[in-house]
Amino acid sequence: MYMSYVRETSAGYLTNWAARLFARAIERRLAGGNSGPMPVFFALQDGRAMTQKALAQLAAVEQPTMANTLSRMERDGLVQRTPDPNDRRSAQVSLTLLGLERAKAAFVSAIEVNGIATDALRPEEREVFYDMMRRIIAALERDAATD
Amino acid sequence: MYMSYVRETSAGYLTNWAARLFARAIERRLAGGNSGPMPVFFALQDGRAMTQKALAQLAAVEQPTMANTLSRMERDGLVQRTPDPNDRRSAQVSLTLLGLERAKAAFVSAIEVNGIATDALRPEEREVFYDMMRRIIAALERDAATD
DNA sequence: GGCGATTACATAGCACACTATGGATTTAAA
DNA sequence: TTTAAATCCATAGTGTGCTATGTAATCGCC
Repeated sequence: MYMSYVRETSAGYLTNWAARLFARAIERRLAGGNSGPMPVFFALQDGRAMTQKALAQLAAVEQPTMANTLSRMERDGLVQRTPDPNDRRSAQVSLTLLGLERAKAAFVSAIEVNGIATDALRPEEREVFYDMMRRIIAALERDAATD
Repeated sequence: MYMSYVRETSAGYLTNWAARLFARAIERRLAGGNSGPMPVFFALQDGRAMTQKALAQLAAVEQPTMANTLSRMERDGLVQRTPDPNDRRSAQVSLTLLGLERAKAAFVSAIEVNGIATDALRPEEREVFYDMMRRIIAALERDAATD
């Protein structure tokens, strides 16, 4: 029974392991930069602005996680928060000029690392991999929703 | 160029996302338990004992990460450290009775969550998925080694 | 218009991952 | 044998994720 829990055939174990290697590979290339802002860079790439809540949803993290990430990014001069005149609870978040620069560098690193990973797959396997991941994500989100 | 960085076709983004969902799914089932001790449970399942260094290597985490995990587990009564008489720098780590119990429960949860994930794949796809993950992990580890 | 419910965000506290660094012990080389 | 290098572990500091909770503003219903 517990025999079935072998590292090499545990989807969760392999996924967690790979995720840490992805993060390390990107951070090695970012020289002082971190991988946490990546989803924010992605969401706000070409000058877009959105609320913290929308960013959290896009990044699929909880609201306090995004709040902390944005605080660090603001501290580091990567984003600015513009108060929403229509709703004083809310603010529009956007990248600063420095943030836009860092976003470009982050994309270059991310594309490079993704390339290293997908080079381990045959070309015809790549779409299959993305599709499997999307199905696993959907299954785990359904599980999370049924509480 | 940056067009190629789309969330749905970024191996790193998808992997990170899935890894967080795996961890959340397991922790929801553990009722107060966390997913950090999982690799330790796995390595020490049937009463085995090994050094912190060996555990860190098996779990593929850095030494301070494992040191902290073991400290929390010791605090919670899950592991014990037996000083090595031959080498006073080192200690053999093993699970306590409580640790062995928790390990069993953790395996049940992990197997259930892995099942939810792999149910999203057709039976003949599952080995393909494991194989792809192992190849991606190997590629990223080669990248990390070439510094 | 006023009041309860909802919404947006912040804060506190913890787990788990990393790098950088230090202390104690053991090993190896001069 | 003495000393330098290597090894094992601990600690400090930070980032990223979570849950639980609080505060302020807005919305909606009477």
